[in-house]
Amino acid sequence: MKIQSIPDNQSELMQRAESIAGYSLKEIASSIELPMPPDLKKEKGWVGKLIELYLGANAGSKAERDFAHLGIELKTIPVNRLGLPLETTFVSVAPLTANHGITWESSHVKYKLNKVLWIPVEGDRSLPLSSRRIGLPILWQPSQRQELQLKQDWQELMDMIVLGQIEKITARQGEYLQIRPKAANGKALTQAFNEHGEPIMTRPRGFYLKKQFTSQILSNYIKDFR
DNA sequence: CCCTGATCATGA
DNA sequence: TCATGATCAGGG
Repeated sequence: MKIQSIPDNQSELMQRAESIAGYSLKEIASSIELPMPPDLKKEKGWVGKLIELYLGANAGSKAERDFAHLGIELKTIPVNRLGLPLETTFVSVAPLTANHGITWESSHVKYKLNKVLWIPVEGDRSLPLSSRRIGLPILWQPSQRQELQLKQDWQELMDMIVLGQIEKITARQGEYLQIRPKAANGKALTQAFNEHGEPIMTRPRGFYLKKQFTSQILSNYIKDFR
């Protein structure tokens, strides 16, 4: 595949993102010669990789954001015909140990969500992957109200982890931010602590944004364009 | 295993 | 029908 250059600044990134709105995944994949799978069953992160490659995200940087020099995190989000999210959005791995002194302000969740470039992509499973189209990009920063909502959920969930109640956490908790398993399979285990402070092995977890939250983000911006 | 990118698919 | 819990691929 072809390698894209890294955008120098925010407006260059936005111009590049806006330039692919309306195009199909096949058209974009062809332009950079990225092989396209028949569907996403075996390559669930393919759309994210495609957009990442096309926009020139810093490949290989791990704990960093996609556009570290711009302080921007890239997220593709599958949407239905109304432009509303079809899936929750993974944010970051949930830390199950070494949480002494961790606050919302110093959390990975706040860091990652400080500034996000959302790329909506048609995701209805009845649409062939090749014909799904890319939507208008949304550069988002949490409002004070949104950040407070996230902070409250984060605090509630982190309190449970610190108290050794990881096994009691359910995806139903949290209004906008939830914790769910995040692993290669059910056999993957990582260390945590139980309520007696004893080490246990448990499924790795991740923080996800619930659809109700990302739906607000997407629809708020749709209004702005009208 | 940990983390990146996420969506799949089954039970309620 | 739909969200939760499970899972897929790849690099380090």
